[in-house]
Amino acid sequence: MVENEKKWQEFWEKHPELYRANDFVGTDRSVCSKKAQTQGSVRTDKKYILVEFPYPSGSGLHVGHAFSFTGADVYARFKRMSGFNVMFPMGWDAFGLPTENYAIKTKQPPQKVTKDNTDKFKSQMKQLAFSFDWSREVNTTDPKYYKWTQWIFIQLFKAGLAYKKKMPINWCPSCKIGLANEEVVNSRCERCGTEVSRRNIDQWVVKITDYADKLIEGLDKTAFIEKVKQAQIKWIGKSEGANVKFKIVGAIHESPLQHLEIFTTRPDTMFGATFMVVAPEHELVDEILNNNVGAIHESPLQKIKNYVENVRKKSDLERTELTKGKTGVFSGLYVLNPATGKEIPIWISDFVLPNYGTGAIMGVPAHDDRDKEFAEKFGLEIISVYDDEEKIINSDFLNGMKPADAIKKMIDWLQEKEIGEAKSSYHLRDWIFSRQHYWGEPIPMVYCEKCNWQPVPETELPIKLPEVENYEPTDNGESPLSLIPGWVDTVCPICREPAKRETDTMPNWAGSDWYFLRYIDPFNEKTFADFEKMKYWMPVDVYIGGDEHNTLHLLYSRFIYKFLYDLGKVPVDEPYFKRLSHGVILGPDGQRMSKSKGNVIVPEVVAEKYGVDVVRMYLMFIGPFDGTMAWNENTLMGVKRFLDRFELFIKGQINNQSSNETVSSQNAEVIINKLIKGVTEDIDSFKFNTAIAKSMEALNSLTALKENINLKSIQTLIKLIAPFAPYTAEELYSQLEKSDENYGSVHVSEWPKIDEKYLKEEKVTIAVAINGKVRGQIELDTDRQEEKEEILKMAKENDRVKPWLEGKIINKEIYVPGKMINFLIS
RNA sequence: GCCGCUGUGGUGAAAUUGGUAUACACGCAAGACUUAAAAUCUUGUGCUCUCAACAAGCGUGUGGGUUCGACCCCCGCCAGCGGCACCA
Repeated sequence: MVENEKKWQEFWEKHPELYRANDFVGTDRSVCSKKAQTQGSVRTDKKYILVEFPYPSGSGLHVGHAFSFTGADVYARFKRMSGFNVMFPMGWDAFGLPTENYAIKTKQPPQKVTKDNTDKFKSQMKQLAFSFDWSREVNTTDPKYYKWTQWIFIQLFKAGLAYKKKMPINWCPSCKIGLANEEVVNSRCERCGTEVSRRNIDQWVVKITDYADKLIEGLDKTAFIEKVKQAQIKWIGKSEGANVKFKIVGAIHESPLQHLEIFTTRPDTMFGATFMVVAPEHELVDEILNNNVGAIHESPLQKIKNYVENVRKKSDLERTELTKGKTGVFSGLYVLNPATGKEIPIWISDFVLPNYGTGAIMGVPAHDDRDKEFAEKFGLEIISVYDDEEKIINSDFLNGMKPADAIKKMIDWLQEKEIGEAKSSYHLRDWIFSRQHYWGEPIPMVYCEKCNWQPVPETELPIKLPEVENYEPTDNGESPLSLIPGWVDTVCPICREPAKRETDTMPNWAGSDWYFLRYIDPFNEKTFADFEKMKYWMPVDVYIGGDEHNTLHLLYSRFIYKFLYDLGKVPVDEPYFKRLSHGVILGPDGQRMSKSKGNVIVPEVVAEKYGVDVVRMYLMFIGPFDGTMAWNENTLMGVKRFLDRFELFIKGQINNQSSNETVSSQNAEVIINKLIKGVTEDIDSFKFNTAIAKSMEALNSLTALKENINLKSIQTLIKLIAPFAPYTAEELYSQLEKSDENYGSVHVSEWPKIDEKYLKEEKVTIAVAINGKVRGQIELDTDRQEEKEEILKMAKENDRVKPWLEGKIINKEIYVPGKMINFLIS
């Protein structure tokens, strides 16, 4: 088997046109497949099938890769054989920390580590027979590639969507890197698990929040599976409500703060607002401490100072600890509740988040659990504004109304008085785009004392990473690039005076945001991809990936794509039509595979033992494509037996082909045509496990027939298995007469067509039930299934049914044509 | 707490989407071949009662409902998995 694998690998290597996608636009036709060149008219319907490109780690391809890539490959092979012009590309998301760390540890340049790793991945992928179009391979660390990643950043900057801001970032003390909110899990670094702390660092920030609504609305145009849509909507977290300004009582004229603005989703409860709370980071707190507001009723300045300092010392983890109970301090200030006309106190508490809404809330303790807890702890007034029937009370002009109406009415009232307006808030935060590391795309910006931040002229792109001796992260949190004077020092593109380069690099996501566009036109030097080619290929028809990317990569890349769309640079407004989640393969012990647990299965090793086709087919048979399944070697043996029997059967059939063409029996034709239908439908809907089950069933039936089948049937069986077992199929197919061009490869042969005449059942079996219990069955010719009276009569006389009807009265007779009969008796 | 998903034999899982539940595979049992084992092949395999049955009853987490008919639709509960979580 392994020898065969080698033979066919070399064969496929020699004929890369087999899996090549045709662009059908532009002038460069050299990449067309032989099929396209030799045939006058080929089908130009395209399928862009995309599977998330991997991060090429040092440990090589793991089972998860093998699983998801095999699923995508089966689908791609099937579509290709079905006559589609399939693009199924692969590339490398190769910037990132593990490579950098490994490079530091082994004292090699990350460029070399990346090269070694991608070489290894690529050869493993070839061994596993993935039918990628390697002529479109991309690598995010290739300067020719990241030139365009940098170009996109400059467009963001020019559009005002990228700005520099000193902001508290999540700082991982172990990785020495700033993290995006999305990279912080339970206040810990997603990568290393170290608890993150806060640091104030000048960062590039990208305004993804400007696209929040578009990112929600765009989902309607996609066919993403529901859980992905929900995850994105939830992550963006849009809440509709109102911003309301409360007048600060007795604020001095000079104070910049005359009002306290809050966000609420329930303006209808304003009559029940008995206090206000601001986050310790709120600007009001600074103003109070600087004595800039005035009219403070008491003067608890020291108390406030202590509280705020205390909160700052807390880690995120401590701060969000729900069980700790509410803490807070009175600010000494009051605001006027415009609804009630009453003065209510402003408190400072860390349960209010600084970066959501306005960082301040109105406290409605009667109808919000958190506000209630706070009010009870500090003895604040509690006023109900809803009765048990969800109708408003104690609220003047809102009394008696239902919530939805009251919200509308209140917003109108606020707008009329010019103290509030309808407003949406989002959980989504702007995207911190700076990383203080070496192994990433340099951010193509220059700082000039006179002209401020300026983008590098586009003609100077790419800004290449300098090759250096030392790229370890620095302890002060600055990028290692800052230590390279020759690289940092440059001139301002505007005034030509000395200036300094940005030394931060981009996050991982930057390169993977748009890679699917580069596959379309990987060698273009004038633009990231030719518009006409994109018009042909976009959107991606199916995008297969892991659930872990549903909110990070998927949202970022949709955002960048929508931004490019608004610039008129890409042809359609959503990048991915369909998004599918692949499942997870657990270790034999049912646990997630990890080196520490020692339950890691290496696909390469298993493939050497049983053959690649067995591994591929087993992975597809183990369960539904989106399921969570444990590795089980027993089931794998079952698949191996099947493939052995399949090979034996086909070889036997080939030997039995007489010089006169053998004719398949009716029975055999029925089995084979049913199989074509089943496998076609199942692969089309990613139900690989049942497609294989049907193949097993068909082989069992055919073997039991002990008959010879004709050449076409043999070909059909081989073709149907080809997407799952490419080596076995190619070998068996090669033993047949070579009937077409394309070097006789089964993988570009035509997918079998159904002969409908064999799918028509001649007989149908109709179950006969009495009071819903099946008691017998009758068989009749299919074309007679409409003869209701006749059939009911047959049913009543059926040997097994008759005894049940004796002496009973039939109250009702139900007949479902071709399916079943139900007699209701008493 | 919120969002999403799942619950079917000893096990992984099927079920044409409301029409004969348990396909396919594993495991197990018996048998064939073999000095023997492995491999391979054949047969059986949801549960209960039974010497046995092509006999009857029960059976898709659980309690109800709709329907001639429910793994499938509706309502309530229980358990598990994944994600989010002081988001006003």
